[in-house]
Amino acid sequence: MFKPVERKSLSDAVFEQLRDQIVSGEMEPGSALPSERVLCEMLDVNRGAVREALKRLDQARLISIQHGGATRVLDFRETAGTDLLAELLMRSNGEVDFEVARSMMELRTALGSDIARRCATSDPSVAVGLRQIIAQMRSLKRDVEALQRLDMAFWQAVVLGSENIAYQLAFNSIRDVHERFGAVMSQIMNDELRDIDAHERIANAIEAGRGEEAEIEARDLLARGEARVRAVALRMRDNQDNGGTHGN
Amino acid sequence: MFKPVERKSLSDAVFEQLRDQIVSGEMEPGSALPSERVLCEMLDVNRGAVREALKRLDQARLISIQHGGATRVLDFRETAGTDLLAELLMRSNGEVDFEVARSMMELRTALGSDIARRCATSDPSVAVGLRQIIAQMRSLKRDVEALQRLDMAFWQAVVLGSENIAYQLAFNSIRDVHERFGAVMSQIMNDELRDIDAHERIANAIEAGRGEEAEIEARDLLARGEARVRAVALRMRDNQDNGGTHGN
DNA sequence: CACATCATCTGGTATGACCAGTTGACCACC
DNA sequence: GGTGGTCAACTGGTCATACCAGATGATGTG
Repeated sequence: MFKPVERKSLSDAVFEQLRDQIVSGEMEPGSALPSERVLCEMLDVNRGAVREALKRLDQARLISIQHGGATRVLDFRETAGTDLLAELLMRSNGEVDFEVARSMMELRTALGSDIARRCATSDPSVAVGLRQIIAQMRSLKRDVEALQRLDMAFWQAVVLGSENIAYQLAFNSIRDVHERFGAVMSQIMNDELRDIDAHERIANAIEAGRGEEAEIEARDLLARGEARVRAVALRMRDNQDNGGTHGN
Repeated sequence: MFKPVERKSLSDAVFEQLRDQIVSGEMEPGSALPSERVLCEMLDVNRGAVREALKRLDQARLISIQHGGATRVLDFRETAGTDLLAELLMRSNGEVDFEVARSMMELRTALGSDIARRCATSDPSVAVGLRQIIAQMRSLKRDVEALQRLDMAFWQAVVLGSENIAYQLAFNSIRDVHERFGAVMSQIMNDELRDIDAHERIANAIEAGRGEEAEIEARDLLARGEARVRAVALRMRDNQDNGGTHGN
């Protein structure tokens, strides 16, 4: 219905502007940024705002700051972390980059299937929580948005059961993308979200402690969204001018 | 031999101090931080330094800043990205947290095996580069540090061949850990680094475009470091007082 | 040519002021 | 009792102006 109005600070705006220029390739890796004093004149903001933004870019490993020397652009492909995924997914012109989307879905499949396997062997007791989520999914099978939330809750529970903080952190980045691009993702993951039986098969395998079965079932489920994105990516490449709604 | 002296700015120090307090649990999720003005008095630095640090914590999703309201601690397990892995690996007392290490090695196995598989099907031509690296490994098989560098180069090439930016970003975080904890990691990955034949089998499978074979070989290789860390973790748990060097 | 020196770039720190959003107490008013 | 206005006192956000500290390259000197 209503959603909060977007509000961002100056340093956020500076950060985003510079970040977009870097990931879009406008600023080449190795090149030097203007000095802080020049930057705040160009952007018409105070130096503090510029410094906050630069410090954040430094932490995201998009630039390298050197006291006394120049501030240089890094090659984000070689240095940045998964936090950048959500930013890369949407090009500066507002279009989704389906090559990035495909990458993310492939990562999701590889992670998700192994997470399910380890969950089955580490903590099968999470299955009781999974069953509650599945029951809610059945009662809300018409509401795609609700299904998406429940699907996320399902996987979050499985991740917890895998007892692996690294998986949890990687999952956070993927979930972040899902939340920011909820509308697009729910379209793409339609088949996946509606197949509640598949979710149940995963829960069964986990409950029984059958790791390999959980992995196979999870991979099978996750591969659908992956295939879908790959198909969309191909469709986008072939006929980019054929826009509009597709009955689906 | 010599390594650059550590130099960090005030905002870096503030950032690290607050970050450590958050990930160690000293500051509970949901609790409010002192206001900026109080904080800079407590830390005896100017407000700019505090703000730079807080902005970075906000970006790392360890805290949530609200204009006019309070700045609150988030649950990093639910929000942070893989960038935090390296920080979590070492506890504030300087000891390695082997539960985190185990998590990372499990992630490494899952990612690495799928990366090898996709590399074989996406771009088998990287095999020529892999062979050069393998040749160097053979000529430097006595130098563990060099082997570790070459092993990293090997995997970097495979990641590039997988043509997947998400894998690349996740790999960056893992590589970051390896670089920061080089000495420890080279001990742990001893078996893995010395098995140059296994590296060659992966390269062969990639060159032939045999994805499944590449995946199996990669998983087999990576599982060793994983098993090793798991063993160390158990050893640490069982007899924590039995320190010293182990002939190995 | 080797090397110390120094002006002048760069980023880092400090201060004090003011702007802007949030919160809660208080007070009409209906 | 509930509604909405007002205001003081927080909170974070922005700004301008100093000055400190490291890096760099030109310059002078042996």
